[in-house]
Order: sequence, then structure tokens, then C-alpha cells
Amino acid sequence: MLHQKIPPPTFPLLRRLSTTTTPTGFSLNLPKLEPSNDAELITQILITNHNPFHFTESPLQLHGISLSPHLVNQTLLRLRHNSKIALSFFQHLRSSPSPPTTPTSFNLLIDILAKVRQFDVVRHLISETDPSPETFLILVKRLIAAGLTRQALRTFDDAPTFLQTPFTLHHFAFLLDTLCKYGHTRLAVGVFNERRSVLGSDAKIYTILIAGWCKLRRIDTAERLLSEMIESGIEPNVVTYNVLLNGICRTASLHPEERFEKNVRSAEKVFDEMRERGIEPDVTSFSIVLHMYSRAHKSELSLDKLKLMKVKGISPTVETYTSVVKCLCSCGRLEEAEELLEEMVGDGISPSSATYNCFFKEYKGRKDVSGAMDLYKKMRGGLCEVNTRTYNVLLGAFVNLGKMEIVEEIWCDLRGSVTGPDLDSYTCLVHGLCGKEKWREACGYFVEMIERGFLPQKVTFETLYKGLIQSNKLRTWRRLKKKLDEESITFGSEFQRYPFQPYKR
DNA sequence: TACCTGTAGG
Repeated sequence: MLHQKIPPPTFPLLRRLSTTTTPTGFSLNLPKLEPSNDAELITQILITNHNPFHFTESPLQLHGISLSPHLVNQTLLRLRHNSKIALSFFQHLRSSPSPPTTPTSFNLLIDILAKVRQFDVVRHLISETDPSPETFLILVKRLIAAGLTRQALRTFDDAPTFLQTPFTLHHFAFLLDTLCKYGHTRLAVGVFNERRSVLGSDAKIYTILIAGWCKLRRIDTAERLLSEMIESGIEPNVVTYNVLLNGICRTASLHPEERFEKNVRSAEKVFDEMRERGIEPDVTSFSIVLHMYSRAHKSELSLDKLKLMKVKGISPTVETYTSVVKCLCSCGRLEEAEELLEEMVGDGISPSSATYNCFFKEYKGRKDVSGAMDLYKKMRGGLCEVNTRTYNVLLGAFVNLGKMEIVEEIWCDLRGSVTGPDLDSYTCLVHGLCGKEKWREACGYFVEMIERGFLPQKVTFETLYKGLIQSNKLRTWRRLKKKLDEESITFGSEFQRYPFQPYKR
């Protein structure tokens, strides 16, 4: 049995947690615990606020609540960056009399382990369970991601001996797609040519390979493959053309005007070719082109295309509209962007927070505090859900403007929001406080972010470190250092090399 | 089990 061989986890955070005398130790106010039906709620709170391994033994069991398969998956998802704990958590569950683990949670664990290249452990686990084709596909994907393509192919070939059901063309497509996604298009084409006589081929497979060449910016090769596909009697579909279109539009260079125009012409050519073959462009086709216009700040073209697609009877989605709104905002045409918002609503599509973020970005560029705050207030008033990304845009804007009192207000709202601050929020805040030379506060938030499981960027640490040294804040620095040691966090070797020497002004 | 767009900001 594998779980007997796995040593208990020795992560510092976990070690510290398991030695606390009270099993819960939560500082937050939990709602009144109801053993019967509040497991979901409680778990949600615990997962978002604390290391979830903590709760598996303590509060839930304390209240007679057992883990449902859904909660097991949630927990594993939360543990996905901490493979050792994930593994011992899983083994711990599996050793119980009626394990709540499922094939899904098993696959989740396999993915977590394979992501950190624990391939031996993965193979071992697979060999002692009843794996599904998906299990192998996950492994294959992670092997390819790790650059071990040969092993991946061998795994794919060996898998059927472990399985009741053999791989189908669908699984073969997954293999080729993964190879292409990680840039091994040439290999994918080789594998395809080798086995097409046995496994066959379809439009999907060709589309995958065409996308692979587009990813490598080999548009000419992609086009050749498309002709080959047509010659061999397989009709391309709208997705095939969208892939090619996206390849052209993404690699398009935007600035020398002539180059941009040339790209617009090649995109138009794809549209023509589609129509010739009787394939109507869809929302995606238009979105791809609109995105290119938006990147090139071509608001006129953008509006024209939007009009055209509506004439053609294709309904734009929120994302389509957002692309155009973004383009108008980035061209400084805020009024027209607002008009477009109304048009959207008239079409029965509510703008998303991403749509409003375009406005915030423009306000930020204009240093328009009241404009930004007005919109923010409206959103909070029920206009639209304010998500963490919106908060981050706002934080960035007001940190840039040095309006720390507004930053504080927004931070307060962010803390109370559903998702709460993320790595970007903390990074932004700490950098802002450093810019204002509020070292102690910055340090407080730096420690807090680590405690909440966000690994700070090296540049954040460096900024704080330099600031603390230059302003001679020895005590604060020691506190920070202690925290880093506790969590075994290091930021490169250069800081270990130099013993701490406060800079004398 | 993802054949295609969309974040944000370089």
C-alpha cells in the first residue's frame, strides 16, 4: 500500500498548524454551525480563508460533518499548488472505511502530481487503481508539457493494455492537440502521417494541426495543410477557417500602416474563401478580426465590422461588444463607447465587468478620479458585479495617482468582496505603500499575503528589502525575515550572500 | 477529455 510509504508532510505551514492546541484556531467569525446542511458553506469559508488541510480533521469532523465527493474535489483544487499535502490528503481519505474519493478526484490528484513531475508516483498510483482513458490523457498531457514527448507517446501506446476500452479517434485528436499546443507541431504531423491509415482522419484533426502551424507562425505551412486537407476530400468547417484567421490576425504586425493593411487584406481573403465554400463566418470569426482592430486602435474599422456582422444577422456577444468598447476607449472616444453600451443593453446584452474595466483604464490614463469613482459607485450600487480584476485596475490607478486614502477605501471593499484580494491586488498595494515609503504597513501586507498563500514576486521583496534597509527599519526587517524563514521562502541567492547591513544615511 | 475569440499589460 502506497499510503504507508508516503511520509507525513513536512511543510512548515502545515507543521505549525498541526501543533496548534485548538484544532480550529480561526480568527474569522464563522456562521453558526449546523452539522446537517451547512457543510458546503463552512467548507467554502475555510477553503477561501485557510489552508484547507486544516479543516479535514478538525472543524468538520468536530461537528459531525463528513466530506462529500464534491468537497474532496474542491479541496484538491485548492491544494493544487501543494502536491505533497494533496497526496497525503488523498491517501488519508482513501484509508478511511468508506472513502469519499471518486475517479474524478483521483484524476485531479494525478494532474497535481504530474504537474510537478512526480511521474513515478503517478505511475505507481495508476498501477494500483483502475484508471480510465482520461487518467492516461492527463499523464500524457503533463509529460508533453514537461518536454518528455517520447515518454508521452509511449504512455499513449501502452495505455490500452490497462484499459477495458481502447482509445478512439477522439483520444488521438487530444494527443495531437496537446503536442501542437506545446509547440511540437512537426512531431504531431509525423505521428499523424504514421497512423492515419489505421486511425483515420477528420476535419477536427486537420484543424488541430493547422492550429499547430499557426501557433508557430508558420501561416504558409498551415495554408498548405489546408489545401492538402481539401485534396484528400475532407471539407474544412468554420472552425478550421477561424483557426487560420486567428493565425493571420494574431501574428499580424500592426504599426507600419502598409503591413497592417496587408494583414487586413489577407484576413478578408479568408472570409471570401469561406463564402466561396459555402461556409458563413460566425461570431468567432468576427471577434477575431475585431480583436485585431482593437489592438491596432482602429475604431472606425471596428465599428464598421460590428455593423456589418449585425447586418449579416450574427448576434454579437458581450465579448464582441467589449472588444469594440475597448477599442473606442483606447482611442479616447468615451462618449461613443457609452453610446455603444446603451446599444448593447438595447440588444439585451448586459455589459460585464470586463466591459467596464475598459472605461476604468481610460480614466486611469486621464487621471480622472471622479469619473472612475462615479462609475465604481454605480457598479457597487448594483449596475454590475465588481470582481477582483476591477478592484485591481482601480487600485493600480489610485496607487499611480498617489491617492492612498481612496486606495484604502477600495481595499476595504475588496476585502469584503466574494473573491477577496489576489496576488495582483497585494502586489499592487505593497508597491503603492513602498512608493509612499510606508514601510511598516507594506511589510504587514507582505506578511499577510504570504499567510494567505500568495507567493510574492521577487521584485516586491526587493523593493521592500531596499526600503527597509535604507530607512533603517531593523525590527521590521527581522519580522519579515522570520516569516520568510518559517515558510521556507527564498528569493534568489543574492540576498543570502550579503549579511544584513543597515545603510547609514 | 478544450479544434477557434475574450483578461491585463508589457
